[in-house]
Amino acid sequence: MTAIVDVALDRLRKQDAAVPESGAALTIAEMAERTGVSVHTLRYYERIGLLTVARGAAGHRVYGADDFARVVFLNRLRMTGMPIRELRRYVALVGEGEQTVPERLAMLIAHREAVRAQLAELQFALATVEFKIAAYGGDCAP
Amino acid sequence: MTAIVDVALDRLRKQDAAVPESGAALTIAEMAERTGVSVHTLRYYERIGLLTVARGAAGHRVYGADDFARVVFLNRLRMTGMPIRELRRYVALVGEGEQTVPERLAMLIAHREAVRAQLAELQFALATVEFKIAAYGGDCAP
DNA sequence: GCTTGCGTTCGAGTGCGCTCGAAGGCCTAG
DNA sequence: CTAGGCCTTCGAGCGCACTCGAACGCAAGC
Repeated sequence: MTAIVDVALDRLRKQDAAVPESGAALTIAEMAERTGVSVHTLRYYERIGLLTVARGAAGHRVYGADDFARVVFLNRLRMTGMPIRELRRYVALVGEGEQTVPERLAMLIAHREAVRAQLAELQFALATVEFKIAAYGGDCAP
Repeated sequence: MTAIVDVALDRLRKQDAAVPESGAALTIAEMAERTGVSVHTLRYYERIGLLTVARGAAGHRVYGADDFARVVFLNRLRMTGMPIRELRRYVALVGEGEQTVPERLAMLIAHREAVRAQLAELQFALATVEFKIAAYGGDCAP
């Protein structure tokens, strides 16, 4: 449990520290390293249409700063529980051009509400855990 | 997304309103109704050892107030992302008696930290979503 | 020239947490 | 007496999001 969260936090730290200068070209391994998203998952995301990545010399993927930004954004949405299905829809809308901005906005606003509700729920359940801890007499929080 | 959360919130409202008086006996259907946990899932939880339910006349499950409390508690832990595996461990400890209280406490405290981290992460990602909404110019929050 | 190491594709496998279907038992109402 | 409805068990199936294995390609270094 803690390990999972630590992985997520590590990822955030990495992403902050690893924004590539625009114009930079990254290999898949470098992207994995900088975004904290595995090589396997990067390829998977591409397969299902979340990413469209340019190819270089030997057919190898070449990621740009924009790809980095997208992966990080997708990752944030995933962190908040947006299902892959919706990510695909969002990306499809981006692909359709500026006229889909209102719909994208609507998606994000709906999602924001969902995340807020999720936060409320989590805080509520946390209270139950804290109550139980208190009931066991262990209120030795750091 | 929103639907999922609404389901969860409905469940919480239900659980609050549906605490049985102690001594009450509930059928599986009533438990499902009151806890918001499906009949299928209640049986599943029993199968994997999270619950031990008494049987009545025709071999039917008979749930008491304590079972209700446990289901609600398990449900809260699930809401915070505790995996089934750990629920089983916790329940096993409960079954072993009072001397396992320290270990249970340790589990809960570790879990509390995980939930707090999860909250922080969620808030962080929410900020990203809000930033994006602002970038799209849609700051028409309710 | 041959190993090392990175990359490629494709399809299949994994783990989780349910969710469901089939086949049948018991009880009550019409 | 029979139909409906709720219950039982068991094993299988599902949706999600990865995750991995197999088989192969290219390019640099010893």
